[in-house]
Amino acid sequence: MKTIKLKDIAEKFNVSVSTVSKAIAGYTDIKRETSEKILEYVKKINFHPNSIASSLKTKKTKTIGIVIPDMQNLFFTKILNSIVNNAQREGYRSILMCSNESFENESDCIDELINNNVEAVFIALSDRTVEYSHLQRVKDSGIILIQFDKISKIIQSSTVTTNNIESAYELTERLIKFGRRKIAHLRGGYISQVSIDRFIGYQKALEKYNIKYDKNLVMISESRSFDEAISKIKEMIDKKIGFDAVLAIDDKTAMGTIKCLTDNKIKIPEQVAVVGFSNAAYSKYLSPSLSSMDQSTELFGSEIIKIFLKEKKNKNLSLDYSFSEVKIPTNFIKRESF
Amino acid sequence: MKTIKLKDIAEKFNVSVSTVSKAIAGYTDIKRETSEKILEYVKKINFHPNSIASSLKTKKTKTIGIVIPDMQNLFFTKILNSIVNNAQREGYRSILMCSNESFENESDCIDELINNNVEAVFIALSDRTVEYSHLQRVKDSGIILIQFDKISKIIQSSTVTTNNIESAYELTERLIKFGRRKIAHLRGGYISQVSIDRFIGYQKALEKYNIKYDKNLVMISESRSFDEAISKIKEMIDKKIGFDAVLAIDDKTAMGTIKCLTDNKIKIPEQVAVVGFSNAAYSKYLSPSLSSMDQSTELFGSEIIKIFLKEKKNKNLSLDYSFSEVKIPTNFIKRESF
DNA sequence: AAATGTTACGAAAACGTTTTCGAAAAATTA
DNA sequence: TAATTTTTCGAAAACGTTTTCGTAACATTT
Repeated sequence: MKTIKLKDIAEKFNVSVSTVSKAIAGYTDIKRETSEKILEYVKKINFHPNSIASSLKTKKTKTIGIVIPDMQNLFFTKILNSIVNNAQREGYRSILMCSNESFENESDCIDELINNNVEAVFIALSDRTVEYSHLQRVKDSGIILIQFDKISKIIQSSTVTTNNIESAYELTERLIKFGRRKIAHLRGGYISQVSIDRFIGYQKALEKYNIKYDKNLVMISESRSFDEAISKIKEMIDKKIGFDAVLAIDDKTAMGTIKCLTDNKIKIPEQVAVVGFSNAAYSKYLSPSLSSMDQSTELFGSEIIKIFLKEKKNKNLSLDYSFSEVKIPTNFIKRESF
Repeated sequence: MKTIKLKDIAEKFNVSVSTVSKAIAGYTDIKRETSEKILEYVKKINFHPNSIASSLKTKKTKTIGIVIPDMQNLFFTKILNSIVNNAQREGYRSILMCSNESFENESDCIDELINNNVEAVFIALSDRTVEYSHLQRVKDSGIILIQFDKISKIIQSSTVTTNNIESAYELTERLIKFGRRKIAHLRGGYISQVSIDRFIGYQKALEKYNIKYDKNLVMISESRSFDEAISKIKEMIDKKIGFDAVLAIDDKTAMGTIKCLTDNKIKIPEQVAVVGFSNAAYSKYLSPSLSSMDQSTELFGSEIIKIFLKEKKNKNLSLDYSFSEVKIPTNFIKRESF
């Protein structure tokens, strides 16, 4: 139970604490053989210098903080996993926080992380975040801030996002080339940048192919829930608005769409093609399986860590650095729904 | 950028560092008015004592570590969320680690957490964990260990699990009462306690209702993947083994089952009833939607934290304590698949 | 007035590191 | 041999807290 410390090792070898510390840290002003015998012992007993004491002295905590809005969303948990793994590889541990799509929670999480002396905060904003002083606080504390997926341009920081405009453009284009002309769009709310961008991509593709934009074909799903998607699609059917494709804002709403269409005996994709975003894990399990735009979540993690290390280096060198804006490419995954 | 510390506040009010520290900690040997003016200021500038320094002194890190085997599994991420939220409420932060179903990773994660001076480790074992020295190391380090869901009885610790035997029994019983007699069971591998227990529950129910156990109706899905489930069910169909229900080991394999049956034009639940475990988020989105056994993931988190706090208290009092073995109740969620 | 009790505060040690700087010892050069 | 350089090490300060214990000041009791 008694934990070993530098002092104990020092006593064992009749050297000073400094010597042991230096040997472990790999300083070159320690004689080869001295170092070696210490290191050998250290390895044998699997000793690690107390990280708390070390942090206190060096002011480096080797810890990063991650805030996501939803832990039930596989898109985020996959990114989370990727960040955690990449961070671990670089010797960083991850403190995880979840805002549960609440602005107040998000703000609290941030304060908690600042308080915890994390070296960086990686955040995907909640849908309800409309004020950004908490992000400013991160920056003011000298902590590296990187926003991903759900970002705000109001606060300057590096960002990692998917190119939603291009991506939606591509999907819409694919639907058009598939022969569809009455493409409905089930979009998200107005404050979500993701939603806005995808809507823009949708419109651009229509324009490019000379298809007149019809606002009757655009529905808003504020909650982006399965049930809301069902009711929105049902509304379209009931109103007898003709459509031959649905571009859904994400896979969950796409699933609602499929459910509603199936229940109404509408053939997918023969009568209506359906496509979503994010390539959620369950997309392939559906009947019909859902075609989707895969956002390589592994890349999110690796890019975020890459940026973090770069900014950290620049900070140490007191270099004036500019922010990175990385776009993660998307890949169309063809399945049965179109 | 310059971070404020106790000393700065002390100087501002012409008192000692001790006084400020005590005021913040709520000691009663500080005069009311002294305390108040300090606290007021502390609140105003949103000061928090440096947690690193505090940890070093008190040996309490207010940090718990969580290890799960899979971050794409919504069952685990929901538990994760629940643990994190409950921990946060009690003032604990969570370090998250993922073994990705690898024993070596799991062992590394544990060492990393020990190194990090976490006060507790909450772990759901990987499917490949067959050796438990890493768990012993946790205990040897004086860290509270709580196993959940995927546990090993070889290492003594508190556990939080679902009652898999009873739960499988109930599901099987429901299928029987639904009029089914040829109930197939798509089970997991032999080293998984979860899989073993559910199989036992299945057998017990058959026995109780005098249905002869037929080993042709039991398939093993080692990977518990969607695709393996499909191929196993396909095999049954091809072999013309008659069955009128499938008790799947979890929702993912249940989904594979549904997919395979649907593709083979077998009506659910008219011809074959299907049911799974865990009530994954996507279960309700399927066509037909999947009936499942819901394991209240929120309870996992709250029970784990409850046990943790209890053990911690006992430890502080140097009380000899026994381990808790909490069973989380399950709830049958009726949907379309039976 | 003396003795005792209470209240309010601060000095200082401690937690386990890291790192600077000085200096002894050894090696090299003049 | 003396002077200089290089190698190797350790003393000690510092990081920012918490907490024990001592004590001055004041209040209360004999």
